[in-house]
Formats: sequence, structure tokens, C-alpha cells
Amino acid sequence: MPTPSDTSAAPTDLVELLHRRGQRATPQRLVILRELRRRGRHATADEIRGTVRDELPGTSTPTIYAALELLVDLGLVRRIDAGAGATLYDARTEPHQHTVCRRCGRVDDLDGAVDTAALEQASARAGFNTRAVEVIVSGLCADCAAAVAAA
Amino acid sequence: MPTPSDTSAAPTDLVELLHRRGQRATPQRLVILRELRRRGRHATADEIRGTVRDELPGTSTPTIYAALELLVDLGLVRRIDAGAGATLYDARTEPHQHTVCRRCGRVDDLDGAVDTAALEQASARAGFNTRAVEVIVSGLCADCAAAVAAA
DNA sequence: ATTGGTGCAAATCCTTTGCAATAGC
DNA sequence: GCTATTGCAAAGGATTTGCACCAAT
Repeated sequence: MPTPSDTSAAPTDLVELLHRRGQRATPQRLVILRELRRRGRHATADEIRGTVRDELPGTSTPTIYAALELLVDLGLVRRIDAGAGATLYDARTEPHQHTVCRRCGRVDDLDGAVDTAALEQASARAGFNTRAVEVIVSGLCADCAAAVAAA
Repeated sequence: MPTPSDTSAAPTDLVELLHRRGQRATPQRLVILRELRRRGRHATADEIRGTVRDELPGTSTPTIYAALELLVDLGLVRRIDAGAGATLYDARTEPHQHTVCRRCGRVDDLDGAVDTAALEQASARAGFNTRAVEVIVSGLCADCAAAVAAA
């Protein structure tokens, strides 16, 4: 069993991570992360702002964005660029991919397996320091495919 | 040898593709595609607009965007969402991936191999109609990694 | 002659900035 | 008390819209 001082593994405790970097555990940051985790699904900054304000009225938009960026930096949250200004934040940590519908913009989780080892090797050869590999499957969702076929 | 009417293979001729859909082959569209192909590298809408205007002065921003969207739709150009409002267009048709530096935003080509068959199967099971699989490797480019280490 | 495309200007959207006030540590 | 963070308001930048004119078929 790990000793109490064994904190070498990547922690998921926001307060601890912040204090390690000399940063502050503000209620805004805690609530934003809790909200992302509660959802268990990717969400836009705007959606997060909506629910965070229920609990913490007055939370400003810049604060939301700053907190999300910080959480991404800390590795607690993934940023997903679903194209055309559709930026999503996701606290789901298991590796997974996303489908993005080109017609309606809908984004869904996809639990597939992608071998990224070769990619990371290739990028390392170019001196690139890989932090994450993002896979976006774009096309038409079931609803839009049906709508296009009917037209 | 193929007969003159054998046009079943995916053509790369813009004029033909447009006429098939009852659309017009305007000089703007032709020049924009030619410019993307000449570069052989991903470019922003703004960069394209710059060079297209050398040849076709007065070409408007909305026209650039409309043409790029059309070319993506026709399958002649790939759209790459490199995050945070960095949208790129790429006429390079061979499958390849991209590295995006989180610090400076630099985007480079990466010629790796990614097995997308399993992904496409998984998405098809969900009724999703895959058109393209985009792989973005994010992290720090060599220059930024050195700069961060020095700091 | 049709009607799809273009150019212009302005609007819209998301995100970031500057700065004084506030609240963690 | 020191200074990181917040909130406010406003700026910023990329992309899209509405509409009249033009040009490819």
C-alpha cells in the first residue's frame, strides 16, 4: 500500500495540483471542474458558464475561459476542436475519439482504438514534444444522412 | 483503355466536378484551387486571399470562404481545425497528419500511418457516415520546447 | 435569358485584453 | 499583507450574412 507521502502518480485533485504550482484554489475553478466531471461529457464554454452561474452567480466569461485553459494545462480536461469555432471541453479521461457532423455540428463520443505509438515516434523524430493526440471523425450523423437522402 | 464517357473514377478536375452539380466554373474558384495546389501545403483563408488577389484583384473575403467550403465539399481540399480559430485548408491529397504547437500555433505535416478502419467501423455502427478522419498531434514544437526548458 | 456567384458593407460570434477591486494564501 | 484572480466592459479577429449587380451557362 502507498505511503501517505506517495503523491508521485498523476493526481486528479485540483487543490493539490494548484498549490503545487503556487496557484489558488478558487471556488470558480473548483465548481467548473466539478461541473465538467458531473456532466461526464464534452461541453462548450458557454454551457459550462450557464450551469456554473447557477451555483456561483456573477462568474464572468473571462474567468470561465481562464479556468478551462488552466484545467487543460493541468491535464485534467481535454480541449476538443470540433471545427468552425466549436471548441469543447471534456473531463472524461479515458482515451476516446469524437465524431463531428459536418451538417449539424453534433459531436458524439466514439470508443475506438487508435495506435498512436507510431505517430508519436514520427513526431519525436521531428523534435516535436507530443502532449496529446486528437482524433476527429467527420462526416454525417445518422439524422443528417437521412435528411440528405430524403432531399 | 477507358472510353471517353468513363468518368466514374473520382476526378480532380474542378470544372468537370462543378458542371456535374450544375455549378459554375468561375475564375475565382479555379485560381483558389490552383493556388492551394501550387503551395502543396496547408494555408489559412487569409493567406490564400493574399495571393489570389495578386492574380484576381478585388476578390472578396466571402468569396474566398465560399470557394474553400465548396472545394472541401467536393473532396478536393481538406479542412484542418488546428484549434483556437486556426482553420487551415490543404490540397495535399495523400493521407497525412498534422502536429500543432500549443505555444506558438505552428502546424507541420506528419507522415505517419494511422489505421482508421476500426474507427470507421465503430462510427458506422452508430449510424455515422464517415467522410474523413482527422488526426491532430498537439504538444510543443522543437523551438518552443527549447524555449520552455530555458525559462 | 437564367440564376448562380460575386463584391461590398456590416453584423455576428466566440474569445481575449486592460484594469480596478477582491479574496486566497 | 502580498499578489493571484476575479469581474466588468470593451476590444479583437475570424467567419458569415443580406442584398444589388454581374457573368457563366
